[in-house]
Amino acid sequence: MRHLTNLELLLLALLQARPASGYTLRKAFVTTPLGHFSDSPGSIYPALQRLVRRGLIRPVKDQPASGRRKQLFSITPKALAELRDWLSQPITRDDIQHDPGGVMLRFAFSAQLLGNAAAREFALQLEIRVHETIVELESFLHGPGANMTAAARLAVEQGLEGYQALARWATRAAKELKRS
Amino acid sequence: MRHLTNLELLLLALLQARPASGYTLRKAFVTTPLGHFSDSPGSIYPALQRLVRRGLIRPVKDQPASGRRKQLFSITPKALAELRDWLSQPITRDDIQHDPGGVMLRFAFSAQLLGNAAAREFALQLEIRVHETIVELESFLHGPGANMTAAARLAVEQGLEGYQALARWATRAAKELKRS
DNA sequence: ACCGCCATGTAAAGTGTTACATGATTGG
DNA sequence: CCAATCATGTAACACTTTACATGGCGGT
Repeated sequence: MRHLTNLELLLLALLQARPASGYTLRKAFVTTPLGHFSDSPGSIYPALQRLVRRGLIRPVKDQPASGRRKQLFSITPKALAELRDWLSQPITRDDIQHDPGGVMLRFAFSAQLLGNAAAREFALQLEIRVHETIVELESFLHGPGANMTAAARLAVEQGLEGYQALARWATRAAKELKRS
Repeated sequence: MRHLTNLELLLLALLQARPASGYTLRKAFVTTPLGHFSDSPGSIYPALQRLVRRGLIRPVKDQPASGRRKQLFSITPKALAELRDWLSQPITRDDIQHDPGGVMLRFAFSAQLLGNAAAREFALQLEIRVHETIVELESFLHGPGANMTAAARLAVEQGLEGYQALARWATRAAKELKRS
């Protein structure tokens, strides 16, 4: 069983909330700023077909009484297990550096699927890993990256400050999720 | 003429500084945190071949007296023009949201190719566009996104704070580049 | 009657990832 | 001399992007 794309996981997470059609899902991508996925039909419809083939979603019999045809999909128990597994994976520094969008995606849906306590745990773990990443970057700046051009150093510092903002956010998120 | 990938543009920019071999370029990806590109041979060697085919780089006759074989590449005048064009493109909100890595890549190399004044201009323009992006996100949070779940709202706010950090960085970068 | 939006799909092309394959050279 | 690293490549595969294609429904 091949691994699932961020797009496929996002589709599953959205369908877990409520069954929806390809078109509805597409619209959600355009109107919400969550993760930047393509709203083109060429990405979503094939993705939905893949999910059907893998037995993770199922077309719902629509009431064709009248109105436009609209193929709704709902997730299967297998998909629910897959989602829980995805959300339970530990965060790695590699995730943070190579796929920050996927990390935030996981956070956004962990409350929905695993509860606020789990989301809070996620934020706390994220904070730890981000701090590790910051240390790594700082030691690069003081070590091998000490004699870069001014512009290159500034570019690296931008990354560093982005991580620092992320760390601050994670502490705040954990705090806010505690109060509920 | 098809558009160039971030990877291809990065290769050109690195080769502009000094001719190098595929292996050397690969190592640079591993040891520097600039943009996260794959260090796998399967991405770099085909990319170099594409650049050769398009007449943007040229293999350099190596001195095969002894030592390991090492195919160095140098860029052509055509590539230099392509690089300057790339760096001179205006920054769009779309760039910032969909390809922030590409934006920082452009910043990092604009000083090298166009001078510090151009890099400073770039930072100033970036600041403006980021502020626009922030306004856009904030109006989403107060408008259609007002009744999201706590976790979803936090996720969006993370994006917002990332942009705010980027804006602060841009002002600082512009200031630092002024002093030179 | 017609334009535009809703709604779903297909086809082609290109890129990146993973894995595999090969040989030379340096160091212990 | 044996292992690790240097150094370059190829092949299969899957995904995303872009463009094209189709048809029903709603409003004017």
